[in-house]
Amino acid sequence: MKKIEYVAIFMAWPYANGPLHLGHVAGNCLPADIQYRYERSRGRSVIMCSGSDEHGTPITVTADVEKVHPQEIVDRFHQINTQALIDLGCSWGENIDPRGIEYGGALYNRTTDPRHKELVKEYFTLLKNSGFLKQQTMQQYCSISADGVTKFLPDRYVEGDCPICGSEGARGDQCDECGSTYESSELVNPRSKMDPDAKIEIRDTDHFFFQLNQFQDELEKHSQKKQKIWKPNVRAMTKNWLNMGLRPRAVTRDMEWGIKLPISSVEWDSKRIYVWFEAVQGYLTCSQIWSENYSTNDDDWKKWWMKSDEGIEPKHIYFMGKDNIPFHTVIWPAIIMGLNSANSGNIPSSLIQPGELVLESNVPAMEYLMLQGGQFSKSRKHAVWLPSFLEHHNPDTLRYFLSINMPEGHDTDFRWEEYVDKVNNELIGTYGNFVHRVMTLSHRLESLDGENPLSQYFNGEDNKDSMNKIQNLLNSAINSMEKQRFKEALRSIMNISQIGNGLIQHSEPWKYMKLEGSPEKSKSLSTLAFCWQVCRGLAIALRPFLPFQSDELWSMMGEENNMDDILYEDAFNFDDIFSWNGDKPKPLFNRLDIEQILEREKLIAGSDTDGKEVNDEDVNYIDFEDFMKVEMKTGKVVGIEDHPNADKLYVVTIEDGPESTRTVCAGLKGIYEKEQLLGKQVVFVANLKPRKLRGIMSEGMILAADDGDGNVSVLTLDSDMPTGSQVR
RNA sequence: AUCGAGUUGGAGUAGUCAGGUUAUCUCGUCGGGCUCAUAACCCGGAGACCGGUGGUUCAAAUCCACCACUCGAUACCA
Repeated sequence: MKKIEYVAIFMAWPYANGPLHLGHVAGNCLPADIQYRYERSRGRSVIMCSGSDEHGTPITVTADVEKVHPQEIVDRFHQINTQALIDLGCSWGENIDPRGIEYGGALYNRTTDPRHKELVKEYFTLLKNSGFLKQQTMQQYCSISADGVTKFLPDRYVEGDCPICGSEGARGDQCDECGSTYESSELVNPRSKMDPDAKIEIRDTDHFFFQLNQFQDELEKHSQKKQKIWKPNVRAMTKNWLNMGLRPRAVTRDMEWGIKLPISSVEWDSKRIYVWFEAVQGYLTCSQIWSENYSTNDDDWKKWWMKSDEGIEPKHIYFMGKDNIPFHTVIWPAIIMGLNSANSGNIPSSLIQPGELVLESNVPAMEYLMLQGGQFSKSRKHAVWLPSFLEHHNPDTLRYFLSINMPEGHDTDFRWEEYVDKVNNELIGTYGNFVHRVMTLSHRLESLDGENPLSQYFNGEDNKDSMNKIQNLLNSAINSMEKQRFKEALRSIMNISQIGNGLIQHSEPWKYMKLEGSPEKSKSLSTLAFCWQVCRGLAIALRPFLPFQSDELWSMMGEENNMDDILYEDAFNFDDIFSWNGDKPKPLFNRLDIEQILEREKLIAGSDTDGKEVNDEDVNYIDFEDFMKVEMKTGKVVGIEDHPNADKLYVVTIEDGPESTRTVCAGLKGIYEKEQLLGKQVVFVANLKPRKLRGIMSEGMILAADDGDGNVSVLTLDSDMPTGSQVR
C-alpha cells in the first residue's frame, strides 16, 4: 500500500478591511487553490487553511470613519470575501474532502474566532515561560488630547525639531534635513501628527519582545537549506533580513482592537497582542480548529504538522505576495522553532525531530499583479474587485488568464484587452474549440441504445506517437506543479489540446464518417475516439485551473465516475470506457467582446464599488470666518524644477504679484510634465505657514482637484487675471 | 533619496543562481492549406545585435563593474 502523503496549503490571510481585488487573487488565493486541487488529485491528504485577518489599526480606522464597531467591519468583509472566493471556484466551501475526512479538507477561518484567540494565548504563555518573550520597558510618546484621552503614538506619528540641526518637521527617529538619526526621546518640541494641539509627553510602557535574535543561526541554516528551492526574490529578501541581524521584536502594543494578553493584571489590560505575531499563528490554529470541528479526532491536525515517527515530514506550502516574504521565511519559522523548543526543552533548532512542528517546505511568493500598469490600490480605488468581476464574468476565464499570466517571477499586468485576447484566442481557440469539435463530430454519429458510437472504432495501437507526446506533456506539467510553476504547467496542458486539434485536422473524420465500411472511416474514427479520450484527460488535467468547465465537460461526456477518485497521473491512461450523454453538446465558453467589457468597466469605474455611501450629514461645517482666514490668490507659473530630494515634488516658482515671486513645492510630478505647467495661471493658498519639504521651503500650496483615483487636475483661470488677484 | 526586484522578436514569456552547438513557448503578423467546429482550425515563413557600455573567459542572455529605464517598499505629496 502506498504511504499517505500529507500536504498543507496555506495562503496569507487577507486583511478584512475591504473586498478582495484581482491582485490578491493572482498572488494568493488562486495559486493556493490550484495547488490544493492538484495535490488532492495526486491522491494526497491535503488541508488548506487561511482566513480573514481581522485585527490591527487600519480596521479601527475604517471603523472610526464609518462610526461603527470594528467587529461590524470585519463581519461584513469576511462574509463578502468568503463568498467571492467560493464563487471563484476556490475550495473553501468543502470543509471535508469529498474523498473522505481522512483526506483532509479546507477551512477559511478568522482571527476573531474565540478558539483562535485562546490558542494564541496558549502559545504566548508557552513562549513566554520558555524565555522567548521578554518584558522590556520602553519609552514612548503619548499624546493627551484636550478631552483627557491618552494614547501612545508610534514613532512615525511624532514630529518635532531636530536635536542636531534644529530644523523643524523632523521625524521621530530621523531628520530629513541633516540626515542624522537619534532616539525619538531626544526630539525637541515633539508633537503628534494626528493631533498637533495635544499635549505630548514621554511615558514608560512595558511590552513583550519576541527574541528573534536567538534564532539567527538556526534561521541561517534553514535559509541555506532552501537556497535551491526558494525563488530569487525569496532568497534575496530573506538574506537581506538575516544580514541586517535579527533583533527582538515587540509582540504587544497599546491598543484596544486585538487579542488580550493571557496575563491578568491591570497593567496589561490596555495592551493587545500585535497582529503580525498573532495572525501568522493562524496557520497553526486554523489547522487545529479544522480538526476539532470537522475531523474525527481533535488531534488529527498533527498529521499535517508534525514530523512522523518514521521521520517523514508533511509538506507545507505557503502562498503570499512579495511583501510578506520575511514573515514566512524568518519570523514564522522562528516562532515554530520557539514552540518546538518550549515543548521539548531543547535549544531551538532547524533540525526538526519526530513529533515536532515542521518548517515550511516552500514559500513560493508571488510578485504583484498590476492593473493597467499601476498598482492595485484600495485608497485610490484603482482596482478590479473580485466580487464585482464575478458578477459579470465566468470565473474560469479569470482563473485561466491569471494562471497563464501569473506574477511568478516578476510583476505582470492585468489589462482588459489582454484578458479578452487570451481568453478568446487561447482558452477558447485552442481548448474550447478542440473539445467542441470532438463533441459535435461524435454527435453526428448515430448512437445506439445510448452507447457512445465511438467505442467500436477505438484502437489503442493507433496514435501511439501522439499518446507518448501527450504523456510527456502531462509529466512535464506534473514536474512544473511540484515546483509551483503554474504558467509552465498550464502551458504544457494547453499543448495537449493543440496536439488534439492537429489529430482531428489530419484524420478528417468529417470527410470519412459517411463512407460506410471503408478502412479510411475506421482509421479516422479511431483517431476521433482517441481524441474523445484526450478530452476526458484534459478535463482531469485542467481541473485545478478550470474547475467549473472541467465538471461541465465531464457531465457533457456522460461520465459517471467521480473525478475526485481519478489520479492526476492517470488522466491519459485510457481505460477504453466510452461514456455517453445524448444531449446536444454546448460550447464550454462564450467569446468575450472587448467593446462591451470596456463600456461596462467605465460604468463601474464611475460608481463607488465599495458600496459605501457618502453621508451628507457627516459633513463638518466650518464658519464663514474660518473660510475667510484662507487667503487664496492667482499666480502664474514662471519656473519649474525637479525637487532634488523627492520623487514626487516639483519646485515651482510662482509669480504671485506684479513684481514678486514665491517658491512652492507641489506634488505634481508624474501627473504633469514641467512644460505643461509652465506659464499656467494657477490658484494657490497664499497664507499657509511656510514649511520645508524635504529641504526646500514651500511658501504655499497650489490648488488641484483630486478624484481619489489617481487623477489630479490643477485649477486654472477661465480668463486672464492679473497675478495676485484674490480668490474667494 | 534609500532598499529590493526587473529589462529577452509587435505583445506576453522561458532560459540567468550551477556560462557552451541554430535563444523557448503562447498570442499577433505574413504566405499556403482546410472547412467538422464559437470566421475557427492545420502547415510553413518572417521578425531579437537578450536595456547600454566596459571587463573576466577559449566561450556571456547567463559572471563582474558602471550607467539608463521600469516596478515595488519607505520617505515626501496635489
